[in-house]
Amino acid sequence: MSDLLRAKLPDGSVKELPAGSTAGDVAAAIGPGLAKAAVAAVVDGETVDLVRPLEGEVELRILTERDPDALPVLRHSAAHVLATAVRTLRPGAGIGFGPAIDEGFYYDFEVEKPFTPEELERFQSEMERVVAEDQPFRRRRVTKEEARELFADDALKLERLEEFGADEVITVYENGPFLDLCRGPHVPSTGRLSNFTLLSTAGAYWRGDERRQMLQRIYGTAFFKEKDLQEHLERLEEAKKRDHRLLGKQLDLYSTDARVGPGLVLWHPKGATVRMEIENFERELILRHGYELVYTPHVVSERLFEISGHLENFAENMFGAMDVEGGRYRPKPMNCPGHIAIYQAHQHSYRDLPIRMAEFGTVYRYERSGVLHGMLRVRGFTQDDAHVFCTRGQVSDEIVRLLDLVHEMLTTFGYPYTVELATKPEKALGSDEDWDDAEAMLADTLRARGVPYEVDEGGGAFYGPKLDFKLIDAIGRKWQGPTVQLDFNLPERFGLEFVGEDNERHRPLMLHRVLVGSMERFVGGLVEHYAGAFPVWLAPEQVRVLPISEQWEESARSLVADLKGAGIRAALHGRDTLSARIRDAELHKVPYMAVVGEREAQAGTVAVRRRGAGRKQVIMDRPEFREQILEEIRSRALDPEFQRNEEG
RNA sequence: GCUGGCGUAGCUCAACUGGUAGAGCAGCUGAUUUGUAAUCAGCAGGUUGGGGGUUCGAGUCCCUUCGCCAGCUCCA
Repeated sequence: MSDLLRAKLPDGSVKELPAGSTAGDVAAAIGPGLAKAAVAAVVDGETVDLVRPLEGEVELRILTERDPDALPVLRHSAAHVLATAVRTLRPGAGIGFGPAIDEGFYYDFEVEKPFTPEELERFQSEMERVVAEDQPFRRRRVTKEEARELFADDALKLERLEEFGADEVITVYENGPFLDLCRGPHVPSTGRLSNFTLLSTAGAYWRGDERRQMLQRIYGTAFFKEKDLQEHLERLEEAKKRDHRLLGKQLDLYSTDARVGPGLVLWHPKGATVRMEIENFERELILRHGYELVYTPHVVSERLFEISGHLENFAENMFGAMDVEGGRYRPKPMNCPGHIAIYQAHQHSYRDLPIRMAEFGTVYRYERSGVLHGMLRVRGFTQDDAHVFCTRGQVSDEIVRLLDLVHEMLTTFGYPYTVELATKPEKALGSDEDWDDAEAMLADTLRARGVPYEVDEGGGAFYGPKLDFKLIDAIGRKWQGPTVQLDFNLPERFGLEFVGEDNERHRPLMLHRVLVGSMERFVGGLVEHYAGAFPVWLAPEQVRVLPISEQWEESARSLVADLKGAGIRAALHGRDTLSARIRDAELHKVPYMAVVGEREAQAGTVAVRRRGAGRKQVIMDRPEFREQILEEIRSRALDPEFQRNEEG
């Protein structure tokens, strides 16, 4: 044991202090400014408090407010302050866990009466009081025995405590009246918190287990800088304004109806137009990429799902069976068995492979009522589903083709994206070797292509590993995008075959892939991405023609006819004042307003006002206007703020 | 499914502790003929999500059921 602390800093220099010195001491030794700005430290890769005594040779980095790694420390401390406040105002409250999360923090409490929104405000005020007291966070190592005594009245903490191994370090943190079993680290004192807010309250199962009791969770968020907190709250506001349920109503795109059934979507004409354009685009795209289109029935004999294994692995998500002449039928939850049946309609030679079969297939899945959410989580949805039947040797090529396809598709909508490789889940079919093999195939192809990716452990489908593409929308949120799943299981279950070069029978592999995934979810996501302002090619109404007065309606009518004749979705809006009609068009987010008055009618021109551009208008010849819009549609141009990023 | 909250006109929302359901927008009709984000007037619109109960009286209180919302759990 050394009596010295040798701290190696990121710049390579070394600070020597007496053993037992803390990261805070190191910061002070470097400079008073840093000592003041320090929040926590990273010692040998582990984030620790400034007050933790250190010794020996360590690599040390001081975290300041500017460091992204410091934010979770602050938020975790905020969770403790919240618990401090709750314990003061609700003395008997049991405490569960209170971690920092991506967007903030939460703390779970066991209470007789759930929290009310008014109570949140009182907690917030009490937290402010705790912060004003500037209580230091004190860390203490304790034995299991000591901990048992300290938390004698905290059943939840005791339960957690018993999971500690004999030689694990157990620590508690104390600030003012509050003591928590906690690994830390924390900011030096509660006074470091200034910009925090409590956001919501909701039930949450203890330990995330729906068989256990439900606790009351309080969510909040915290930042070092007031500006960051304000921006975060503004982002939440912005997200609210973009909510696809709200915009879907305002723009008359889609709805659901309790009489039709929850989670079953009604596509109104305008929403259907958007969907149709997406489908047309995708159809064109995949035909170009070597796919063939198929159709399969919505209701299928249950026998098919016995073979596929869906009944065994997916039954809790399937609609119930219906009896038809003694046979049991099910609405299909997936399209793959149907496509396989098409594959098996005749024999295949290796020369036929790969076979790429695509369908906009509507599937029905039973989702528990509490999970339904607008268009994003529904019970009936249409997948742009495709299955590639190929040999093992062709997989790599097929993945490469898919990467290209996905790229073209996502950049068209103006989505940057990231890639994740999802590996074997707990509940899975097939041998470990097959899984390892398949995961390696996907990873190798990605690496060969130079596509960066992250690994999602255990996130695969039950029949094979998958590549998940995550879209990043206009306000930086991630969405589930295309997925590609490798499947060696269904070919086995169905006994798929092809005749090889050697005249022997071989088993093909299958790739399942979707691009938009669910049409419903994708359109819902697009609405939020574009904030309802669709690019011209997708806009349900592309041009609204506005005569200045009734006198020019005839001229306006001929413009509408001309545009419609060219396949442009144009509509005439007469009556009312021009201002009122402009306002209406803006509110409906029609991309072009075409004004026709005396000057335009006589010159054969049109005054073109672009959505969101205010009074800036351009006078154009009518054919020129028509051709410009046609070109915009043809190229599927995006509004400037969504310009395609060809780097992906 | 679970915890909590919410369901009033097509939409957004009012209606004190139980005492005659109301407004704006949208719609319809008429007037106005308008040059770039709301012209004026009139009319119509409701078994207050459904069912049951308490009460002289229920939008309001209770029970039940359906749906929606925030999360949890689960997922495209």
